[in-house]
Amino acid sequence: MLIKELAEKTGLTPQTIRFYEKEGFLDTRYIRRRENNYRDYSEDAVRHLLNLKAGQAAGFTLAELKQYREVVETGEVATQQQVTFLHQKIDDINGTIAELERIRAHLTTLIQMKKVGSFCIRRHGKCPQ
Amino acid sequence: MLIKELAEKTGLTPQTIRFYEKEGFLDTRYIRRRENNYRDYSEDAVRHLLNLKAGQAAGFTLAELKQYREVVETGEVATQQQVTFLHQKIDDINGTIAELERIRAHLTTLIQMKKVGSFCIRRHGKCPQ
DNA sequence: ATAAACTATATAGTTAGCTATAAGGTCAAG
DNA sequence: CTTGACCTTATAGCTAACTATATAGTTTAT
Repeated sequence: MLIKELAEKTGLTPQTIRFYEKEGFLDTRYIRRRENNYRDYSEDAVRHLLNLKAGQAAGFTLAELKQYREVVETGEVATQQQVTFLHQKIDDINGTIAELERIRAHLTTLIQMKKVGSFCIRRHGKCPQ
Repeated sequence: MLIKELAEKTGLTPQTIRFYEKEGFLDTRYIRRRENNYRDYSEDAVRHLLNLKAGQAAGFTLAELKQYREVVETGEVATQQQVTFLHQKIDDINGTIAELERIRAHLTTLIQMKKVGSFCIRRHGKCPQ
């Protein structure tokens, strides 16, 4: 598929996809060139870029995702260094989840308070928003 | 306390703390000036900056934390807009947690595979790392 | 055959969130 | 009374991750 189709399927812009390519996130499994030099993407490229997006949304930097990708795509954890990296990342993730749960609880409390505090029954006039 | 002490207690640098001040995160509850014009921070400033850090670690931008702070520090959710914002944030948080759990499971699988694959029993010589 | 809608490259600009540097003022210790 | 560790402001620079702009080639439809 051409770049625009991939862009639509992933919710990215063509520029961003080219940017990711320049940064080394798209190898021959995902991209080739047509005779006219247009980029031609495989179906797998969609899933791949969505994974990239998901990883980013989860707080990984592109640099981290690149390291992690080598592990994931080869399906192999080759070195002790990589195992250590994965353990670190799992710890980070646990910390972030805990933090998010704390904040979520806090936000929920705020909303609850608002709800309780905002009941307003009047015979005449209007309630404050 | 002076800026260096606050920096040590929060794990931030003095520059970063001044930067946060410039960005409007430190009002008179947290900072005053001494006669010599040195910044003088309250004890509450420590907790406040740690909250800021936690929020960032949880994926909020400084701009978001500023909005949110108005809500948190006054203890009031004043407008419907703010309630909507909080709901959005809770949804975001849920999405991020789900994503993180997915990734964590994936990383754990990778490590498991490595562990199983790496058992090595030898009478002579040493196992590969 | 020309306009619209794509494609390409190259390069420059933007935003967030710091981080470093310069040039100077304050203060406690020896 | 000076040295060294602080403090001040102002300004500039940095990295990540885009985002925009300029210039030009390709394809499709009318």
